[in-house]
Amino acid sequence: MRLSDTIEEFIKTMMREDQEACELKRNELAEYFHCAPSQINYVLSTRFTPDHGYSITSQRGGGGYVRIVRIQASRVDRLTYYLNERIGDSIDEQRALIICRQLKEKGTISDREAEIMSAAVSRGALGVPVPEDLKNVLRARILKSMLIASARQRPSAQDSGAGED
Amino acid sequence: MRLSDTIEEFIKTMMREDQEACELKRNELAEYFHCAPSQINYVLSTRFTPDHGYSITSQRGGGGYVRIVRIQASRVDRLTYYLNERIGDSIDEQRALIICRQLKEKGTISDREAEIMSAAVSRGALGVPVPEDLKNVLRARILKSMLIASARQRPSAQDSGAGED
DNA sequence: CAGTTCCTGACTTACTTTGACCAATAAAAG
DNA sequence: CTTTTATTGGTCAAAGTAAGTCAGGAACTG
Repeated sequence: MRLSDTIEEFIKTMMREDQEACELKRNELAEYFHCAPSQINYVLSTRFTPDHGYSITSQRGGGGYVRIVRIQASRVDRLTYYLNERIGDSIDEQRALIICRQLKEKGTISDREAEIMSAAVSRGALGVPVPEDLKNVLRARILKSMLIASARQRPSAQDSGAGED
Repeated sequence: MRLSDTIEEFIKTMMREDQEACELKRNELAEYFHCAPSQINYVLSTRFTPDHGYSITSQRGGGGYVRIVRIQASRVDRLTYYLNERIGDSIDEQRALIICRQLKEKGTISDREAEIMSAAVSRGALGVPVPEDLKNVLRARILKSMLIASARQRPSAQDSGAGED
């Protein structure tokens, strides 16, 4: 297993104990995992971004820290946010896939639905001779279209109902 | 016996042990068989396609892997039929929507999944300035990609541990 | 020997890990 | 109170790791 994944797991375990936020010392954590401190930043910037539903604040100097806060939002807010802010008129494959994964983790869509949506916007599906820019426009349209469709359909595969609107 | 056949056998033996999926390191396997890494891709792309009842996912970079997932035998024939006979390289909106509806009626996919798939191949989603022919090629690719993804997942017997966060 | 299938290598893309240098803050010194 | 100095964390680019693609030559089949 990759170090980054291990660290991600570790942090998520910390979050689980303290439901909405957790604080860590970058250098301590790096030492604990025998890695460069910047590795922690890598993990944070690839797995704990706002796109992933987290917000980071930090403080340097003596007694510094990194605080990770989980962002909570109602279903409606989330949909609006996804549609307008995160997807917009164009989106690349990577971002689109992150959105699918995140919706799954939130329980908004099921595992299967996440796989289906990911498949629809994947490189594989759009591997057709059109310029990359246009592909990204297509991705945005397809993804938004699917999200709206799924929102219209209400109850997904038993969806936990955790912290909803 | 050709090398490809040997590698195919080897992978199938791995699959036999772990019934539904197996993971391998492309480079390791290539070294084990004293061949070019791309040979592994050749084997995968000629013998582990959806038509053969398999679906592949992979990850590059450090700690990368190739995962081979077996598609349930009971679904392979139907999937092959849909992929090759019903969809092919190009399909218009109407036919695509009919397929989604039929899959739903047969219980192969859920109502929500049908709506999502329909949305992905609808006129609305693909309303972008490209010739109609190309749109139909795109529809075919997207729809097939989604079908393969849905076949890969464990039976609709709802999604296990979506409990996450 | 024509057509297909097999195999390879050069090139490309994607993801991870590290290290050198930078910036902010608090504590200590002047 | 101002100036160091020590203590953190941040950034970014380069190196490392691993898989994908594709064109073309080799080997096999009929």
